[in-house]
Amino acid sequence: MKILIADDHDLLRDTLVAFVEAAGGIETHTAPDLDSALALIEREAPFDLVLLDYNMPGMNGLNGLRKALAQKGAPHVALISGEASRAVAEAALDAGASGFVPKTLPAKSLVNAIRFMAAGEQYVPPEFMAGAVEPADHPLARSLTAREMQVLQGLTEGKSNKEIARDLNLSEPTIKLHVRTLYRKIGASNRTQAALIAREQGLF
Amino acid sequence: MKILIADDHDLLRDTLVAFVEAAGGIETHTAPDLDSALALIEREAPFDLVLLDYNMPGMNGLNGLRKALAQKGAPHVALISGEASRAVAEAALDAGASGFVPKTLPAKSLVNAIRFMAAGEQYVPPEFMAGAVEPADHPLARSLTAREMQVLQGLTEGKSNKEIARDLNLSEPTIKLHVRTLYRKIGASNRTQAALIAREQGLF
DNA sequence: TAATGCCCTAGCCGAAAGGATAGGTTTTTT
DNA sequence: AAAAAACCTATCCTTTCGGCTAGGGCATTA
Repeated sequence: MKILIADDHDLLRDTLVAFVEAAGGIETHTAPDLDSALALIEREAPFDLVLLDYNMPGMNGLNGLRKALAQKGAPHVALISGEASRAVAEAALDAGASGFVPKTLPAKSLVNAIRFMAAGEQYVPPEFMAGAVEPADHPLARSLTAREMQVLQGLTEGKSNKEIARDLNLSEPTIKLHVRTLYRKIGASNRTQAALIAREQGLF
Repeated sequence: MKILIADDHDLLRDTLVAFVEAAGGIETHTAPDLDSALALIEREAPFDLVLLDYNMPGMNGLNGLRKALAQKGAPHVALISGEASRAVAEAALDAGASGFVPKTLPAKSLVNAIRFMAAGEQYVPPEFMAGAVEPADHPLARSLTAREMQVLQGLTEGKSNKEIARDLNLSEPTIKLHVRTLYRKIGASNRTQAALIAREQGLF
């Protein structure tokens, strides 16, 4: 089996190749950006699977994925990403990707996923899709009410209380109340800190 | 030699550990977030070197680095990051970090860097500091003056204008001026947005 | 030398934020 | 049925923010 791993992080690329090849039966090629990857696909086709980093020079969102899919010799293309959200994963699958691999996946699982995707299946880690649908996991989210979560989301978008009130069809004093109780729960003393804390916990 | 690698990306952690241990002579422990890392340092001290991912739950900019440095049993702490800028690297070294490792570093170089840092030296990839002298620094940092960058850092820590003024030994009206001009440059309309934009760009 | 850009100070103003308190409804739990 | 929790509205108050104008000092550059 022959695969291509494209990622601008040498560190991940080098170690990943070593790991995958140690698993046996997989021949790996690598590229540091999209253009190199496309050229390699052209030259060394066919590949059983192509893994593209979502945050890589040349990718430009899902455009890079579409370019790769349009090439001959790369029937199966999957995305790999450290940050991207579930929405991106779904859009990628809709665009024809063979899978979406978060970098929080254990290395052993990735090797299995590679074989799976090369066989023509679509792979997404179950917890990646399920976890986001049911937003009740986070250490912070647990202590916040649904309404407070909505308000917190407004804060992480840099909105004013008035804007949040309009979005949620509530009055501004009500928003202010939720904002204050929310501060106490998460340990913030102003809206900027609240936004940063929420963002850091991976919320929204 | 005993080291600790803390990164929330299992994929990198798993493969990196396999690679480093294959190099020989290095015993690796791992953690998926800052709290686990600190607990491990407490329990398994001493470590010859601790590697912390800059974008990891609990890090909160350089605060996580400072927490780790404050612990006994971790004399040498270095940052590892996929996105962060040169400004962050410099700030990290100023704060007492043993080094700054971008994820674009080849895996082989990292192994050498690990031995180097564990020996008490400070390591930063030469091309990281030299390559981008001043202008090619960051799309945002380019247009901001040094003073505005300091103020922006205060914003990303959720501080009030008064607090920033005290920290920088300036008057509050001056801070307010910098804040306003800074908003215009980066396209923010309030301090929360400014903080989020800065954080998104990998500053601080 | 003049011009420019950056930094600092300082006042003014209206708007927003943050805190406290009081009282209302609905839903869920006991 | 009673109690608790969550949600909503409201008013009062003080502080902070954000925008504005008008200066002066200081360095680099034209």
